[in-house]
Amino acid sequence: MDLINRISSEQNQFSKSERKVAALILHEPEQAIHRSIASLAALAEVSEPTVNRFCRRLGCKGYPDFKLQLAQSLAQGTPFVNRDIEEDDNVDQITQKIFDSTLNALSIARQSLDSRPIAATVEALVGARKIAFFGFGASASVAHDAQNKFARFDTPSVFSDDPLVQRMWAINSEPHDVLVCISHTGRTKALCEIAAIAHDNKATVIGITAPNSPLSENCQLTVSTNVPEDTDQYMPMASRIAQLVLIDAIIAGYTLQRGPKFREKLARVKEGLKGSRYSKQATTK
Amino acid sequence: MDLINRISSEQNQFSKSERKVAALILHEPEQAIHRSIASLAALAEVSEPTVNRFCRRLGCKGYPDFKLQLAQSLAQGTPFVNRDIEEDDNVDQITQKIFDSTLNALSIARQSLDSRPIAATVEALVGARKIAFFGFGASASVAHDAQNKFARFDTPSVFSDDPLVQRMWAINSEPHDVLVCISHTGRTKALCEIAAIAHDNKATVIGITAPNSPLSENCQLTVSTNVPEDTDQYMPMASRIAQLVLIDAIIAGYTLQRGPKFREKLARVKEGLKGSRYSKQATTK
DNA sequence: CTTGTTTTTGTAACTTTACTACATTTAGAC
DNA sequence: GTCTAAATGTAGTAAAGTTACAAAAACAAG
Repeated sequence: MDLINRISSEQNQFSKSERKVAALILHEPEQAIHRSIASLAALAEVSEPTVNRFCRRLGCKGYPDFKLQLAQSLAQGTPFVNRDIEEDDNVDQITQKIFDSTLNALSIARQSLDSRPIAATVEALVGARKIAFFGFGASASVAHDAQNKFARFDTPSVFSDDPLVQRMWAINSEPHDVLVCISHTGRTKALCEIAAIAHDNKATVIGITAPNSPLSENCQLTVSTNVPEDTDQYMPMASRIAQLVLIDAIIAGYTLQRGPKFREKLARVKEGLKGSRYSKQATTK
Repeated sequence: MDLINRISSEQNQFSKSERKVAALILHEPEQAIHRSIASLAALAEVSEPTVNRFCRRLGCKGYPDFKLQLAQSLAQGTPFVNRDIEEDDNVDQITQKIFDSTLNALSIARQSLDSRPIAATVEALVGARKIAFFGFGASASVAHDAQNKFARFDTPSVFSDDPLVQRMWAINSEPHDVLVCISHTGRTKALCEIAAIAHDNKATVIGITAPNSPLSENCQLTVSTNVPEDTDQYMPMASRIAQLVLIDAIIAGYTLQRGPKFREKLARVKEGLKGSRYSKQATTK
């Protein structure tokens, strides 16, 4: 991964002073490469060794090496740079930055994907008798989306963000039932409980969540998206986008695995949806 | 023209010693950027000021600046490719292709965004008394997600994918109420009806949908994502991702517009959510 | 082929820049 | 509150780059 994106993605690993340096560099990277360590330190209101340590933490040999790598990372004509939103940004800038950081996060997620659990998930879903997608908060809409896709298929599927409904489903689950639990952190208590119940019933519990999290402990399979820390400090953004794309990939795999006859069915479903829409010609004004 | 090409093309303008330096750099440019001026001079069997003069002749401020420019001239990017999924692709290939095509679609969407309706949407939302997010099918989960974000805010908001609930809300809507209608095609009959009702009641109807569609006719504001044809022929994929990111941008704009005090509130909401999660064990800060 | 002039190159002092060792402060754990 | 560990800063040192100037080389004219 290139340096400038690493700076923004590893921001949480930095100390307070180092974060000041990171913010400054992300704000005006073109300017930073022409500064000396002393002037950069002064501007960031930290000491010179702090800047030096910051460079080392990023794997550079020292400050000059850091500048070199930063310059390369800038020259790369990076299609998208991951920079923080500033207080005085206008709407256009904000929009571009949000798109950029999402693109960046997705690109990183793509590179760090492990296809084995994805393949195993596809297998499990193809063999499933019924499928449930559960999640809370932002992950609820991800689960909602996943179920919406599976509604096109012939395997019964449900979505719920209601703990009681989820619990009932988990209690009634059996082997060959699949439960897909979605949670970015993997630490949502309620969801862990549900997963544990389904697991006890020998259902296949799949977690789209963080590895080594309490939730993943209760999952037979864990699929993770290695997304850098979200841009926005208040709510999940890029992480859930990565989850959605991951689910798209799983669905694409599922569709292919089911074979050509299955895809014929899908075409019929699509055709059937037309009745709910205005046709193209009639309404064009 | 970039530096390294200039060095080779202007060789005849250099003096004898300078040519030695040029030859060395053209031979192994990657190595040169990691050398000090002294070591480079020794290697080229010239003096240090000669190297310095050489840099100046190329329009650089000095040797460090020269290294920086050389580094940039060496760097190059790697774009992602948009390829269709083949019948015999394995899961890994499918996953990569889905991610690639989503990245591609997002990147195109970013470039073709018009910030004016986005800014107007932010304005409308900031001034809203209550907000509704409606959509059907795949767009329902997008609406769901949007409402989930707004649940953190102090303006009352609802999500629904139930036509009756939507109709009731629309009938009761008033000026300063905002209705956000989400539909990729903009041709979903049920949603158009709802939009028309709310529009008649002088509510602000915002469409996240296709321009010049039946739905956009009933909207005061239309925000569009110009997404290329979806990869998958059976269900929306990239289009709804673009919608979600667009909504993220709107929310980021909204959050900023509301000012610092508002963001303090958000921090408190986030803090309050911790109770629903298992705490992190002592790993890294 | 000299001698004066210009250009090129190198030497050495100087300035700036970056790094290291250590002291101080701050934050966290008990 | 006290102890411990981490983070940050201070000051000194080493290294790198630049400048001024002198020596050498190249060139031209007598």
